[in-house]
Amino acid sequence: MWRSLGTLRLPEWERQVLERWRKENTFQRTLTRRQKAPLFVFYEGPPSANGKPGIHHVFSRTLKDLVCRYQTMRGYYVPRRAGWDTHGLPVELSVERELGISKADIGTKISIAEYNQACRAAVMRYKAAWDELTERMGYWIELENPYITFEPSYIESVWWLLKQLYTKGLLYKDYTIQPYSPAAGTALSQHELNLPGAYKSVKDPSITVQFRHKQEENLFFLVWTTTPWTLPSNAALAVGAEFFYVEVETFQPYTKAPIRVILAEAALSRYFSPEGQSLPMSPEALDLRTAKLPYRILRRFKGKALVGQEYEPVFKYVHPKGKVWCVIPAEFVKLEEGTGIVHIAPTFGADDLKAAREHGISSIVVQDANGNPTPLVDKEGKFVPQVTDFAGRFVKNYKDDPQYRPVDEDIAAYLRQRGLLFRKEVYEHNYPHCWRTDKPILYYPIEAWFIRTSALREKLISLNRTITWHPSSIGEGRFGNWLENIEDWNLSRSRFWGIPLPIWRTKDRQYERCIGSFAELREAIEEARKAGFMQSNPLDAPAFDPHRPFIDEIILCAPNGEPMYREPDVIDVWFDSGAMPYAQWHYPFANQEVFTRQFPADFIAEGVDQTRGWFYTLHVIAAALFDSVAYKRVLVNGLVLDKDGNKMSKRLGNVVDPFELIEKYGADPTRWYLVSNAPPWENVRFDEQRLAEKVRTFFGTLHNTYEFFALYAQIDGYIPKPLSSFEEYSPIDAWLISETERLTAEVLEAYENYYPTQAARLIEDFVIERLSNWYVRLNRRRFWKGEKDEDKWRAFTVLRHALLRVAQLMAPIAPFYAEILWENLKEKGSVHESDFPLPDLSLRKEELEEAMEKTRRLASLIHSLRKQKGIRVRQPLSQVLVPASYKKWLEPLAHLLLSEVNVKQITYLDDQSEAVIYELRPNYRLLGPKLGTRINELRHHLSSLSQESVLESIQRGAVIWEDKTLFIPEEIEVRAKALAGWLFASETGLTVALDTRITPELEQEGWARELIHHIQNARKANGLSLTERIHLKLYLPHPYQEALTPFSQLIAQETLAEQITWLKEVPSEPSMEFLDSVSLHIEISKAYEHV
RNA sequence: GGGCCUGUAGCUCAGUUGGUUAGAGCGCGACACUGAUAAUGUCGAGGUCCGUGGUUCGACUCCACGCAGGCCCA
Repeated sequence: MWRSLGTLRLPEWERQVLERWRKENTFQRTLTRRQKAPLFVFYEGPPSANGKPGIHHVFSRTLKDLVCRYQTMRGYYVPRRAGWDTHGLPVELSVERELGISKADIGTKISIAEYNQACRAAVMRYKAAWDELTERMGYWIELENPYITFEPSYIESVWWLLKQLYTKGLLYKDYTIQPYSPAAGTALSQHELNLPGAYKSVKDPSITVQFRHKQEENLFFLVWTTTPWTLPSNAALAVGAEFFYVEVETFQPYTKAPIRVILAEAALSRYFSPEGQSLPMSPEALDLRTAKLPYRILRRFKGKALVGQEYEPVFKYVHPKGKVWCVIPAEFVKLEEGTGIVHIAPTFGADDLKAAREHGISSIVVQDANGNPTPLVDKEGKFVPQVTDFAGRFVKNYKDDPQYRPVDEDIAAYLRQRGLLFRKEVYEHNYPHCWRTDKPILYYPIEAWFIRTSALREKLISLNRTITWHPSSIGEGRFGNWLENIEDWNLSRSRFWGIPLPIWRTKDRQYERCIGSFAELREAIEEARKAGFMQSNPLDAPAFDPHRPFIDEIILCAPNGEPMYREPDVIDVWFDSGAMPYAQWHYPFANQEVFTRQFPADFIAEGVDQTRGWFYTLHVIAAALFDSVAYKRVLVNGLVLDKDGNKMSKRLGNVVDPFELIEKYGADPTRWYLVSNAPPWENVRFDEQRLAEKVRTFFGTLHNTYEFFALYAQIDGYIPKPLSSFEEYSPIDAWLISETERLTAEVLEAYENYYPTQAARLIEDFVIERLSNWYVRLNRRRFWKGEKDEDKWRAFTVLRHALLRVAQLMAPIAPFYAEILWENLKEKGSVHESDFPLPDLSLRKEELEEAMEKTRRLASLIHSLRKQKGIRVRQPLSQVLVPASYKKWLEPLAHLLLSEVNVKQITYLDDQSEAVIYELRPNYRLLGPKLGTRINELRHHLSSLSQESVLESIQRGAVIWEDKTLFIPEEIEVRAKALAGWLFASETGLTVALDTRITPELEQEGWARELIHHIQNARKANGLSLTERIHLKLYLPHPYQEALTPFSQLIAQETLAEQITWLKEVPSEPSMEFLDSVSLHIEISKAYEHV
């Protein structure tokens, strides 16, 4: 009935469990069983199947799985639907790499349709590997009917969401400054800027320019820039409001005219050497070669004094209508370089644009041919005609023109001529280059569609406060701060493989239409057909694909009869996944009730890198359109690093293959290791050695315990019984039962707090320390002794109960081995179908738990005493001595202690006994605040008391110290620290002595034990089974044989000997060593079986 | 540059509202046990608790400033 499974072979057993789950449809059954139960809503963050899954996926999926399994066991219905994220740059890049093309080739070498087809094919390339990992690691999620972000129904829902945003005025078009490659004619992503080699060291002219103060005669702001070509676009100057600035009297270095300039005090030494201050204030003293300018500081003031002052621009090609050419404060102004006054060109710098917008500064733009505003540099990288002096000149050498003259140099010369150049240098710095053309990028205004998230700030913040974050610091810190400083969400991507923006516009931008459903689009196309813009209606086709390029071919009709063309962008993929609560159900076009029931989620879990990703996009969409959170609780997990704390990367070759790992060690140890090692939100340093260790220490011990149970349960034909079958349990049984309940309570609490690490550690501690190392070890004899009495069955019952409980408690984290235990311990169904156990307080015996804890420590102390004296455990000793006060708790457990340490009796030393040396120590917690510094005097006083006065104080129940009465045991603690006259050991509050005198009787008994030990070894060596009975022939020399004869009955009983014959003569057979130097002869033969 | 996390034994980590001798496991060394035996126990070595300063009778713990590593964002 009970079977031994042999040594631990988890990978093999797990595959059997998977087979059983598959056959019995276990996952479905756990769902069906809870169908009517309260709902616990979980959202799966869709992974991209474009790459192979890694170990970090095992980590986050373990966390998701264990919470879902736990909640299911707790009685909730937890539907779990898988999903796939399919769009986005990584897919595009992998396709481009494979086809050997670049973005520029799309539309020429390859059509958009072909390109997108390739993306569609590539995106699910590793789906099989993902599905396999999902199943093999035991992640229970419904894979059959996943949501997929490229499906038309999904896209339609996204369109609907976008239209809602549009209608609410939250979707708008504007420009933003982005890295742009004029040579390639395309914007670059952050990712492309991070490609190796993108940043190159280049030498640019860096010039310091004088901006003439508008009101004050002959006063200039000194401004430093490394991009002279942006000077025509200058719209403002920025200063640090709290920095100190100085006004300095000096000479124009080139014209030698007397001038006054303003710059940051901290920048002074960069422009003026100290001697300049003592040079005579005359142009003759000026020496350009030594860079020594005579100067005098006229005044010193804070940057904020400059704010609002106006100046003359150095170029005046454009006369903007709005506010322009004045000083503004900005946070990003630094003193480490330049003059502390920063040139602001809102059309060519992201910071510049932001600062300009904050202070109502207009951008310097002109009208293009269509009458639309455009910056002073066109998309090819050359100045527009309005910049008369430099019209048509490329700002960098984008055309590889051998005759190219750097326009920056000409601008510098032009300024010098006009007496506005203060200094010119060469500046070497790292500047990003286009990875395709190797040309420097420009930061350039690019039109884009935005979601006005900044308008939602307050709502986002207040809703975030209702979300439970694990750890809370991410919700308050990383995520909370991000929301505080929220900027509008740039939704546009100038790419191909993504959800197309459903917005159509006329060429002149007069009319604009956002489409929110396929039906609406169909109708709009019908109108366009009437207007003659469309021949047919693509939505009538059976398999309408809303992707590019097909969507681009759709032309709609504006109210004025003009054609409308689709805005060519696709949307940020993060919107795709953030739309998942709605789009996975094709809401609102279908499944309205399902959506309503399953929104928002009770729980999500992903990596910390999703803070600004999925966590954010879910939050924004839900807040903007549903005035709700998208999730009530989120468990954040850290990264998986290699064992030295480095990020795993293919380049470093330190990537761990989860499949190999699971094949080698099993899914359970992998999951257990990841969960138990450190709290989820901390980075895990993945070390295979530790994982191997986890198999040995935890799973090995647990399995051995099971094997131990199975071995004897099988021999005795134990029939499972519930705990309640027995009226009473001995202290050791009651203790294990109580500890089992304690464990249950603590593990439950840990899971409830979403702290599975704690749960795993508690279970480990219980299994290793309490169950295996204490209960089983102390009770071994009960399991293998001959009689099948009630005591034995109680032991089986208690042990099985504890193992079953462990199976349930560990099931969320280690679903496979839990199932194996459950099955082999003969429980019905699957452990995952069982209800999570709740602690039964009536079974808790806290005093007993505490007493047992102390007893274990006493045993340890006694072992250490034996060790000190070199007395082996087989040698019985007569007594241990402890203070009488221990009797109360130790008495019921005395026999356990005695047999564990092989001692005959416990002697309780009376409190009055001279033997017990007590120590008095102040209760710091109580007395500390009362006595202050004087507590140290008290401490000295107490330790200097004679043993006599200590005993006196104990009897009195108080210590008199100076004029104070301090009560025992509240204010003064008493500890027995020594037992005079004995070999003793003590440790925080526990003390024990050992009588190490060995009488001849004890010695002989020791010999008997020694002999039994050798016979047992011989039995084993002879391959005898546990129950086989034997005949023994023994020979030992004088005086051992005589001394041991009286123990024959004991020896026979312990070794299952029917008969013992003591030989008179030394047998010829080989002997073995007994007690180091004595030879022993053992002869074993089988007796007739009569069990 | 900003935000968040982490820093305790060779390694992985605990360490309660601050309480005076800072713990565990692994690893290492020694010893023991022996019908759970590829298991188990005991002992030992191993610590500037990242640093500096502060608060306090008392700081691994609280505060400030740094240092180092990681992640995210500029």
